[in-house]
Amino acid sequence: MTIQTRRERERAERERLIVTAARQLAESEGWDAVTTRRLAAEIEYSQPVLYSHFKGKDAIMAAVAVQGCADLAAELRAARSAAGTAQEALAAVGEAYTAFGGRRPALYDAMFTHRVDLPFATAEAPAPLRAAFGELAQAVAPMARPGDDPALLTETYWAGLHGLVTLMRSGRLPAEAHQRRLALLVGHFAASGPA
Amino acid sequence: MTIQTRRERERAERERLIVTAARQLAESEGWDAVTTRRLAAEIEYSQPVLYSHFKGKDAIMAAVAVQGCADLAAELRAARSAAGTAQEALAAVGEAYTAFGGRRPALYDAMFTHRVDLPFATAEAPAPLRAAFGELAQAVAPMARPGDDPALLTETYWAGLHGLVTLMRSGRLPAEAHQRRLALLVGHFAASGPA
DNA sequence: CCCGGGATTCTATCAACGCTAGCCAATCTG
DNA sequence: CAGATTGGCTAGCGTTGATAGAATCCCGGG
Repeated sequence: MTIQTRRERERAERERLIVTAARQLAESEGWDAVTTRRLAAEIEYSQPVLYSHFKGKDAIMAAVAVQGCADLAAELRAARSAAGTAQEALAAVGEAYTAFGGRRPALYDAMFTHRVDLPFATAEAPAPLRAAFGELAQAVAPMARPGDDPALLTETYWAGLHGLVTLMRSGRLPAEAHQRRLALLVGHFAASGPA
Repeated sequence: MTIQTRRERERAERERLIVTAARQLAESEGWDAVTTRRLAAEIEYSQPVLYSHFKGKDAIMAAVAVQGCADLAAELRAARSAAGTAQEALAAVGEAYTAFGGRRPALYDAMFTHRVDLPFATAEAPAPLRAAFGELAQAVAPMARPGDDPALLTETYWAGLHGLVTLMRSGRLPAEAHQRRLALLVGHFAASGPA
């Protein structure tokens, strides 16, 4: 069996190589630069090898997206655990999320903009996706008012963050007022207790 | 001058024909079906005529987007003026906005998702864009708390709506809970006065 | 009435894209 | 050492957005 396992190991390693190369290329030059030919050249193989690992270019993007979700989850977790109060945690998570979107636009697009056939809101969603959402949820849950579904509230807050990121990135919202918009969003989602 | 004006009139008419054909094709079969060849066949001209009117495919999409903004502005206005209280107006505008995004996905993408070089947040933005934003602003402004910049608050609310539309449309959020998420968003942006 | 000149439209083509078919060689099996 | 099989590569298909240059039309002057 050792020979077969070696083959499988090499194959898995090459698959990681593909995803990593796609990710780096996308982050440095944008997804338009990630063509199958360019990617093949990058990994020093020919084009068709890509198709022995992935069904197509979209599947490669999906793999990159899953990796990106793991990164995002880690950053959200770091931001949340460094915060003190629940209100600060909500703000910190929002700040970390939008910063991630601004700092790694290509990764963000693969995760949340590009059409991709990953199961998202179901239990079969890849673990990193659920982890990232879970981080958001943990920050949002304390803000739920009686009768609010915490998951739905999280999704709604997420939508607000996502809207800020995408509208700003595509030039629909001026970037310089981002912090104030984020503060408004956080302010409206923070527990409404204090007058 | 009559002959030249006739030429210009015919030319302008053909330009409208291009935009209308692109819009109809996109709405019925999606933007992927809008290729320059297909579009040329639709207007019964050859491919290169398109490039004598627009710089490229993106410019055609931008023209469609401007048309779409006019439609959206009209729908938002209707929803707003049919509402009674300011809270109801905010909810009605949110409902109309997300319904527009769900009902005309191709149009919505051209307006707010696709990368396009239209000036958005500046004074030079095309009138329909400013009109659509103005409708939102009129619904949001009454909710501004002392010290809030109404324009920024509008942008933030817009981001929330945009996030809901895009995340749902791309499968990131389950569609069946849309109304409840929208209600949460509206609830958090409505004037926080009543306990 | 007819023909030259200028604008305009079409035919043909380009480079690049995602993806696939089929050959060829290196490797494992008996 | 011969035969079978796996796996990668060369080559190519069909489309895409965009362009260059030929051809055509149409108006105005002789």
